[in-house]
Amino acid sequence: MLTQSTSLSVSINRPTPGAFVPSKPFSGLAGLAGLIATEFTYRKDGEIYGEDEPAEYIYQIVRGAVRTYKLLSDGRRQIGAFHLPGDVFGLESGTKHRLAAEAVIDTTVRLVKRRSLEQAAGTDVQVAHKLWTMTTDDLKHAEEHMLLLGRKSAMERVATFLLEMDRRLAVAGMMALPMCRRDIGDYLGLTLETVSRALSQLNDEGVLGFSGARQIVLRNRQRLRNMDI
Amino acid sequence: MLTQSTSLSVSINRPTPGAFVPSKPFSGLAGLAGLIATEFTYRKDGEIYGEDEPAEYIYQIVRGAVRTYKLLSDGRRQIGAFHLPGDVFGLESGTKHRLAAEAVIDTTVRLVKRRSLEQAAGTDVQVAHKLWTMTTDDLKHAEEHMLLLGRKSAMERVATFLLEMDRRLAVAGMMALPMCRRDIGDYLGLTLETVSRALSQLNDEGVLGFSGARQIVLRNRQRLRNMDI
DNA sequence: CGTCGCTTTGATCTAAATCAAGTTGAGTGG
DNA sequence: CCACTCAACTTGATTTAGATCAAAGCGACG
Repeated sequence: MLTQSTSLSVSINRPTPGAFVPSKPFSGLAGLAGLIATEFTYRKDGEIYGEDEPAEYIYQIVRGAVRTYKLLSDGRRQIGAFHLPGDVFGLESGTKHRLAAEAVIDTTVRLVKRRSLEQAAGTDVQVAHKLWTMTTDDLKHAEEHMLLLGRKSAMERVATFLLEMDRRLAVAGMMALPMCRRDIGDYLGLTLETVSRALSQLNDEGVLGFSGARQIVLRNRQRLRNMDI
Repeated sequence: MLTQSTSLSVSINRPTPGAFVPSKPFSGLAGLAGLIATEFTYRKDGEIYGEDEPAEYIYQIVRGAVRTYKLLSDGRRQIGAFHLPGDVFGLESGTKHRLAAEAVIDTTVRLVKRRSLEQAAGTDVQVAHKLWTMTTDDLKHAEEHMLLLGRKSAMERVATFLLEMDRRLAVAGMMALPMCRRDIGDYLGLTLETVSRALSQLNDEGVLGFSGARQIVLRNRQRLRNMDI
């Protein structure tokens, strides 16, 4: 189960570096720089960092899921991305986090100090290049998401979401969504009711099947792709 | 006038490298790498590159304005950004452009070969770092724009747009918008009519003044900032 | 000085939001 | 193990912001 902590990890809602057990080097940057990663577990809905907080660490998800988001002053929220096992988040070239991050479910991350990574990038062009391509990947996602938010209908947004999650977390044709309908709505620029109605309609049409609200199997990916375009 | 070409530039809608006169090094990367930039002019609405085209060059605007955008199959368009004099666009770590680019008005750019810049980044960590921070700046803009597209009202979007353009192109308190209402709508995820109505309302309320549809002076920035949040 | 593209403004429509109950089901404690 | 509880989800009714459809203005340019 995703919500279980390892025996090595401590589960409080803020890292207190020094108290943790060193772990494997950051994969993806592994071998490029001999960086020490610390493992840490956040509880469901725990804050990992806030918007405009100093960016002290860079994170990679071991298990669980994270949402990064921005808020308007009245509480309206836009989730920029969901991060899943293997994903890196919190990478900044400036000194502050531009989005806040929270654990969607109990989540274990590896963290490395931003300064040590930047230092490695300052002497090793391979590390520098890797940082750049990771940022480019995030930018690509954001550009596609702007198209979704600015120009797609509710059904098209949900279809895009399902295909994205299917690609990223389906095992044996089935996906277990870690996030609630409100999270999905705040990611897609919709209300939770609109998300629910779209999913129900897709279920009625046989495009997908449910086994529990968050266990979804896609039965007709091509139909979804046609909606997606 | 922005629509005038320099005597050194050729004004056709595609660069045919080899026929051009070398120019100054790319500013922002100036001195970091001795890269040769070529100057080129595109006519209003000229295509600079298409989506998914090979990314052969990186561009910096000398004068004019550029829109970068994505299209859906039925022609719906989302403009990701407007690029103004001094701005760099078309920077990719992959081999393809992820958005298309067009000149909003007659536009002169300096271009450098992507490969030579990548080569410079491969030996010079300062160049590599500059590429990274330029990409991070784009990502920051995209993240803020996702919040706008997903969660702001029409009036809030227009207020944000006006403050952005005021910051980027106001001279002596006055801004000369290079783009039409449709472009603004496709940037803000609205129709051109909704943009027009919002601007008229702000004019009626005395928040801004027009001298021609695209010559705008902001009379109450604070009111706009309060809408913006 | 006529034309054509851009902009404004008005009337109407509609997709999605909002408001409002129910329903379900996972987790908790008896 | 079962019943209870509460958050999450679904579904229905109604409202509304913005889209769409339509028709004038206007202004820059040939």
